[in-house]
Amino acid sequence: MADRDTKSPRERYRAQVRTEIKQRAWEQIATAGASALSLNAIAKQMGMSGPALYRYFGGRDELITELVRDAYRSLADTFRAAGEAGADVTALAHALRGWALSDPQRYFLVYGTPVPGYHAPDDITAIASEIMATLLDACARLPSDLPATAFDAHLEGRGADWADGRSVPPAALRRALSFWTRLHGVLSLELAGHFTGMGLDPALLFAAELDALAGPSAD
Amino acid sequence: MADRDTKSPRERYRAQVRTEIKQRAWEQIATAGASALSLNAIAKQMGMSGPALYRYFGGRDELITELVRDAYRSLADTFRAAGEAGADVTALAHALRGWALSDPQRYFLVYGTPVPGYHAPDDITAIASEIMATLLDACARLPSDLPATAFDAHLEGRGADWADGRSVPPAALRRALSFWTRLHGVLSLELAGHFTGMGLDPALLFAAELDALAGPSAD
DNA sequence: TGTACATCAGTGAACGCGCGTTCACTGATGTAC
DNA sequence: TGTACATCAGTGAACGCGCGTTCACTGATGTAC
Repeated sequence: MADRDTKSPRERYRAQVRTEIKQRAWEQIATAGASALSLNAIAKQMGMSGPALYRYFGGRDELITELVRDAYRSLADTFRAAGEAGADVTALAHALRGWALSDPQRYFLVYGTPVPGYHAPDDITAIASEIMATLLDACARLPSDLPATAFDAHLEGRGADWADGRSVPPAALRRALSFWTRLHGVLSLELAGHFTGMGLDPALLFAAELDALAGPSAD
Repeated sequence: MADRDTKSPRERYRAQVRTEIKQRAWEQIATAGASALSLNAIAKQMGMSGPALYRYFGGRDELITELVRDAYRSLADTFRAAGEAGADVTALAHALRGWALSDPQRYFLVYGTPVPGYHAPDDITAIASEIMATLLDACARLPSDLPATAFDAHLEGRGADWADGRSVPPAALRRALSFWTRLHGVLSLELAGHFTGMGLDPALLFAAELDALAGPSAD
């Protein structure tokens, strides 16, 4: 907002159009999945002709990469906000769930089926690390009354990559990994509709798994 | 094998070509994902022209549906075989992991990101139930020394759909759901490559989560 | 304030591609008498 | 065993489509003097 004035009208207009392009792209992804994203279709929706989009994005791949980046960024911000406020893993869990439900295809763009060829740029994996770091911080703040397991030996010393080089107690790392994989397990199956027709409330299943994670004698 | 003789040469040939088409389709899916599957490309690979495939499949959608069906069927068979032999949830877990690792894209065809429009035919969801039933059976055979949780109340009476109408103890159902969601969580993240660069052995993480599930004071 | 110039958003035509799918047809394989 | 017919796998041409992307161009907006 502070630099709004420093931008020329042209720059503002550019930013605005770029935003609308991405918005339409998200709508399209929500409708038919990421692989069906089409530049021409977006242009048509916006009332302009295909080649015009090349003023704003280098091409289809660049647009998709930016959408992926935005998705990671959005989750990282949501996570950080929840982490700073309550600093509780439960808060993180509910933030994650809310974020996932608000746009399933965006969630899948981050954690879903990978395109075999594609490899994310470094800055995106950096954001992924940021997300893990937030989670690790919250886990490190929990009382580490977990009994040691055989897995701890393997975890010893690992995870320093995400936590800005700080050493991480294996118990916290283990909890973070369980948090991540278990909640992703419930969420991805829920979003994919695998619970429909089972007469089961995914929210309760999610809560049950979360209880097992955050409870005092967890694991 | 018994009915090999009853089939005419033409029928055998048909079956053979159908099999090769599917095989090429799987190769293509493994290379570029399911959304990139192309009938013409398959035909070209087989040295025949595009329209020839319509002798064997009604069209692209029919082929994909059959691939999905085969994937479910394959997992159900693998699961059933593991369940009949050892009848142990650990055996099921390792069968699942082996099956997933042997063909990641096939795993994702079953449990991966859904195509927004697509809805699986009834016979496929029936196979999905069969898979769950095998898992439930194994869980029901475990000692049910789990402490009751608030989630049990919601589970009471549910799950009869999969278990041929038999009533299922909530503890077994709960364990089956945790088994499914937790292992899927680890597996899908592993197959998607989310652990690479973390210096972490997914096999050990999988084993750790499995221990938490099958251990005596699990949860 | 007005004029000359530069910047840049957007257009329309075009290229080449691959897709799914249909259709009329050829030619080989199997069947019935 | 031989002939007449039916079945059916596969071809080649064609249709219509939408895609990403390039290119030369128009016209409006901003900038410099």
